[in-house]
Amino acid sequence: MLDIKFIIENPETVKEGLAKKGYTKEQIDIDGLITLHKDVNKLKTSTQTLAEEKNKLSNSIKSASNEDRPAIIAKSKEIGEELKKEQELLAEEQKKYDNIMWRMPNLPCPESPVGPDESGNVVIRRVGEPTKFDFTPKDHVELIELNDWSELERITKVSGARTYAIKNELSRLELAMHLMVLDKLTEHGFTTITVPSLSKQKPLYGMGYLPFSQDEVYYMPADDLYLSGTAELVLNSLRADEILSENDLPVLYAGFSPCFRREAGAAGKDTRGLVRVHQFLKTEQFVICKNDIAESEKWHKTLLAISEEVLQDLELPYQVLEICTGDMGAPKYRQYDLEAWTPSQNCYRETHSCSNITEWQARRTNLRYRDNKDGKVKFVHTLNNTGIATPRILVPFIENHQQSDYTVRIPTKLQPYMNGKKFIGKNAQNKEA
RNA sequence: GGAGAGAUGGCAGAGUGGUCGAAUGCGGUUGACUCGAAAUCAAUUGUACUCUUCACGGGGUACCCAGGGUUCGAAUCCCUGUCUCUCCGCCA
Repeated sequence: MLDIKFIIENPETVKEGLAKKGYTKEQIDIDGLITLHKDVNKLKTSTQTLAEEKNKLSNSIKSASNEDRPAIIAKSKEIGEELKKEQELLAEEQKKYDNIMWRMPNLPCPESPVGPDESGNVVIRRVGEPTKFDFTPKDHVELIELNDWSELERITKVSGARTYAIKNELSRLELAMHLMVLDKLTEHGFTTITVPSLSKQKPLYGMGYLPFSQDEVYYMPADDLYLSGTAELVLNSLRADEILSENDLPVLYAGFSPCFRREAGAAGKDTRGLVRVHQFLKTEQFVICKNDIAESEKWHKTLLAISEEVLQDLELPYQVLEICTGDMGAPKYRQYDLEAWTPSQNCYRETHSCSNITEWQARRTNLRYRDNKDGKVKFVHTLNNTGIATPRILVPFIENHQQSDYTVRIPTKLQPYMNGKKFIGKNAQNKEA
């Protein structure tokens, strides 16, 4: 959500930002919005004037004489009728106005590359070289089958397409990665927090999932609850409506939760294996900081650095992508993605997504803080980034670390979380000895 | 799932139809006292919107969980929802 005062004072900047994000004037009419806002304000003023008159009359009734009283009550009733009509009109216009405001995307960062879609994204650096093999590498599904690590086919009979069941050492690996990342985030000052995957509707608006990505989210009408696609959803609303002290900032959460996504727009994409599933586990980085673009940009870089560290600890070759204006979602001001090298697909595939939302979400959740310098109440900035998401990351992990005997090498940093094992797989026992 | 109780300012807690944005206490802020601190004393202490002012400021409207309703007038009465607590049942 944007500040209407900013829109009124900088209509051209706003129009330009919306155009960069690919919104047409037909989709969001800024001039119309400004006019509507003026109309709403006029109605507010007239409504308030009527309410004032009515309040004065009501207050005078108690002390009025018995003769005067009926006349005052009659007059008050009359104004009451008028007021009711005015209020209804106001509510109508206000609804139109709110509707536009809730559908207004965030403006992109001036430094973000401008482009229509993912083709406009810019690789800003590559770390590590694509893995070279002196044998013919297998893809992750083959390796999983050779090592008895999954029930990929059977589970779909039980739970449907795009679900996974992994077993033996691989299921431990999945949890080990989360523990490793949670430890890392704790070192960086984050509060670990496990959060529900269930959410009411309001937080979905707060985060921006609604009204923008309705098709992506599971809804359970029997209980009027939604299944969360990310811990960001819950963390973003956890402190909603609060006024924090600046001294409490930044708030750093490392949120762990099962995540659910319908993948409605992804029919036919990534149907093989563990890349795109309906339910997965994610450790999420979430930051609440003060309303200062330099400060939140600093945190944005820090979050990115932490997830790069994760990929480095996992010894995966990766690239950092700066996402262009047309490809970033509505809530975002600036976005980086991390993509890990995936040998079977001969390309980099997304593992992390790191976003600065500025105050756009805070306006929706009404999350504010009191500034120490000027004592004013301001909206916070929020940021989020993947800590680690499984099973997707297992794909590049298994494929990059595979050996000719189908075992998979465990990088040093991860070994403590895998009972010290250096390799996993059916043939690993021979090697350890 | 069954039975009951409740939701008031940062916190605790009064207030059951008429200047109630709301007593009191705690906390916070500022000042006095002090070398300093504590204690004490004094003052102050929500948010949003709107009108007005160059500005300091001033006026007004709304908000006592949320949404409806009754009434000239609602924190207070009625309905619905949400949440919390206690007991029973079930359960990891």
